[in-house]
Amino acid sequence: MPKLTLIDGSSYLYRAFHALPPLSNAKGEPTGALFGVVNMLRATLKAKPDYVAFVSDAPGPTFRNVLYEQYKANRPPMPDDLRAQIEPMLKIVGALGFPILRVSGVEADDVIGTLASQAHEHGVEVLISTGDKDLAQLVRTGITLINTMTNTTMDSAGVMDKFGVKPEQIVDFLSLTGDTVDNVPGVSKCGPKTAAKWLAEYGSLDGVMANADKVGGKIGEYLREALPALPLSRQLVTIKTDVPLDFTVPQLMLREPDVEALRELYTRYEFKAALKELDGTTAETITAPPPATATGVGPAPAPAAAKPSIASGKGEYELVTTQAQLDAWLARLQQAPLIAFDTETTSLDSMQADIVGVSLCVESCKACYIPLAHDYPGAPQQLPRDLVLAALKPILEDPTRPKVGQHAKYDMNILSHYGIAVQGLKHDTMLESYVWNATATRHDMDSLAKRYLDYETVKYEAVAGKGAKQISFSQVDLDTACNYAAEDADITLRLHHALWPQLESEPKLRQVYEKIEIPLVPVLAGMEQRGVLIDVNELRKQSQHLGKRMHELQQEAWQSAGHEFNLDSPKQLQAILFDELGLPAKLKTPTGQPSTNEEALEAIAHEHALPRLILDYRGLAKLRSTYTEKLAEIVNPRTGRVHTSYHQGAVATGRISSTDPNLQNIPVRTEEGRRIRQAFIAPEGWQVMAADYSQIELRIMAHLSGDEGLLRAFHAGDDIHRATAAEVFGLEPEAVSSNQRRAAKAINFGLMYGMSAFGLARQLGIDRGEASDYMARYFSRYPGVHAFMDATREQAHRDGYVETLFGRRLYLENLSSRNQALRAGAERAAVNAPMQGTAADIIKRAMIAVAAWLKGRDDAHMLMQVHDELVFEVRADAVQTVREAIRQHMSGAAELRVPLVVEIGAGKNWDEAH
DNA sequence: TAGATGGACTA
DNA sequence: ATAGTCCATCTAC
Repeated sequence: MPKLTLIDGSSYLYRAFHALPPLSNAKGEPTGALFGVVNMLRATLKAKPDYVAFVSDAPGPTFRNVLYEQYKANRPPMPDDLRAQIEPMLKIVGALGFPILRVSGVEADDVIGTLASQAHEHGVEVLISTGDKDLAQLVRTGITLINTMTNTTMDSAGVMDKFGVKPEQIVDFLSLTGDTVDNVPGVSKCGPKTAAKWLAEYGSLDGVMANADKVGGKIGEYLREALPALPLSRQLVTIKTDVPLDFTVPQLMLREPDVEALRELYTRYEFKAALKELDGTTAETITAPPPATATGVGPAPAPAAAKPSIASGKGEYELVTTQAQLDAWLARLQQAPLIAFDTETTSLDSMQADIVGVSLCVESCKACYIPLAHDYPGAPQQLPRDLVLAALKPILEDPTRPKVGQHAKYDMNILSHYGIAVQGLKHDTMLESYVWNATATRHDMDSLAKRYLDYETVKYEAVAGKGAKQISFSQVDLDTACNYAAEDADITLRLHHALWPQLESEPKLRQVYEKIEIPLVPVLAGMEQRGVLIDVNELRKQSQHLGKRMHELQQEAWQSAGHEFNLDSPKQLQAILFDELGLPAKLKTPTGQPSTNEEALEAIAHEHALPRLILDYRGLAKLRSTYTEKLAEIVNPRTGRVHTSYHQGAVATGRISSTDPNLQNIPVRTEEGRRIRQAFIAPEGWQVMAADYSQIELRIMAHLSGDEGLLRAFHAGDDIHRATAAEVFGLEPEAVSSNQRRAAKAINFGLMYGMSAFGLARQLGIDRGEASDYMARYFSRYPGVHAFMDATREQAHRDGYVETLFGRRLYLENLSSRNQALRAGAERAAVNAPMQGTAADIIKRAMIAVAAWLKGRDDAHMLMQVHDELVFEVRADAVQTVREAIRQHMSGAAELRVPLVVEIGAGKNWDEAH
């Protein structure tokens, strides 16, 4: 089937202008937008369309301005720097051989709509290249949108995904939401979710308008206010498909490029990569100015004026593209006492990323970049990927060759996809910084370079753009890539030289770093790569069930409120509860609004039916949006499992966190929540095993405080909350009521959070005096705990930090703030930090020990860590053996004055394992 | 389209 | 009341 590509020139020019840094050439002429458009056109050519046209807005008013003089009246005038690029852009487009279409009286969109519909009728497949989502209304079978800057396409299903409505409903959708930038009136406060919801319910804009009086709430009023203007909005957003044109699709053929004109233009605007491509594709040798910079060995070339953000003179970076260069670097690596390495890839998600290049550094300021898979049009020849990786493999896998990385877990995951199991990771600068001071800075390379080297790194955004416009690193030209990537390896080594001498001189910190954090890196990498098996069908069933329940609750809530409203909007809810229904607002949000959170709704649940309905609805909505819907989407197609990312440098107390997905907040408290855990399963013939530390933080408090009463209770193996209640209320343990045990449990938790009488009172629903009384009784029975807390606060004030049992240092901010609330908060954090931090140290040590025991076994794998719990999958025949080994290694992870009790369960899913 | 807000889940 | 992550909505750029 023949193909027509229609390029929305105005959209690209505008987007490139905003997305790219304000580049300019040596003469000072702006080139940023041009650069973006040229790259996009080169990518378009690569796809070899049969027909193609570059459609651009013509100057002057259009029929929409006649319809509505306010149309686009809000738009600021085109910036001069952008206006100056239009003429050169048209010259380049013409020289490349694209037919240029500009039709006055209509917008580029209308010309595109008309041509797309003509081509469609004649059986021509249409690709519309644009960054403008309004064009989604043209999509149907055979008409697809493509965004060359993000390399994404959108067909009917894509439109449905993105907007929640069908392509033929997009016009209605846009009419409802309106567009403030273009001055298209819509329904006030109606966003994409609301518009999609209405259209799902009433089918079309006409349907919505006909049913306007059924829509309740403030938003219903807004809809009725907007009614008169909606037909106009629809006219404004509808793209014409019947513009009279004096040309037809078959005329839209690509012409031969005017190479001479292109060479002149590319030279003038300093488009190196494009220029190289030009010279590569023409046989003629014409005396042309040499490329702006040479590639290869030697000092980094002076930055081209078109890339002002590339720093120069700070390091010597070599682009390795020949075997001889590679051999020279391999020889250097053989000699090196420490090798800094880094990978460049196509994605931040290490499970989905492909390698694009490797950078190496063995001496400060001297680094190289070995590109392996840059595939932009005209990319120079690179060394074969497999050859380079095979050459590096023996070095990277040699445990006797020390290596340093920055966030090396990521690079280790990448390399493992190519059969390289990195060994000998001696240092990681992210972890050096984290152990040195977890809160002084973020631990990404840019922040570290700035803080510890006073060095401004090249930012990723500067080479690849940002947001929706970001390109893959494989699209970055080699010289730019080399400057960026080799710098990463260079700065890694320099950071290590700056941080290590400090860390080395602090024995306790050095121990935490060398015995805990560094050995944990390969353990976490292994867990991420293994992933966990998910029962997608089970989740799908639950999603449907939850959806049904939510719909029912929504109907009841609307009934109860007297009209329809968005149950997800705290704002609308607040208006209904406190203004319309006149219920008392018992709590305020930090901004002074009446709160509608769980506690506030619970407090008025006896006065009206609505609060309870909302609470139930929210519980289900959270489960559905965050878990049952999300987990199924995030299953890796290659492995069929879910792979989280663990972050070793994210939490101030030493814990690790988990994202994409966060597996550390899977529900457990409610029945519906536990059903989600039932979808975490083991393969046929395997079981899920979960091992929990019992009361680990309270045990740590007993150990750190040495309080005799607490130690005694743990040694006796008592129910600790009951024992606490017995002490506080002066009873025998058997005489403690469930309410008293509950109060004692709240006190125990409160202790770990740096309890205040205020907080305890809130938690227990008692007044502050009574709470103070409980606390006084607690501290008189457990004087060691009291002394420990005072000592901790004192140390925090004296040193500015507190320590864990293993010597991890936890700095506190705001301890001497003049703001009383901040200072009190910092003191609570100071009390909590040693306990939370020591627990984190202990489970990290346990993970290292368990992983060492599991190494080489094929009957059990560690999958997840949830702060005080480890989750495994274990082959059925090994359950007993593995259970005992895990118990032993977890219990033995620290020598405390109380036993470290571990509870272990196994079952066919995570829920059963508890 | 990014960031703030409010809410909800975990240990 | 300690430590996190993620979602939908709404606002401001």
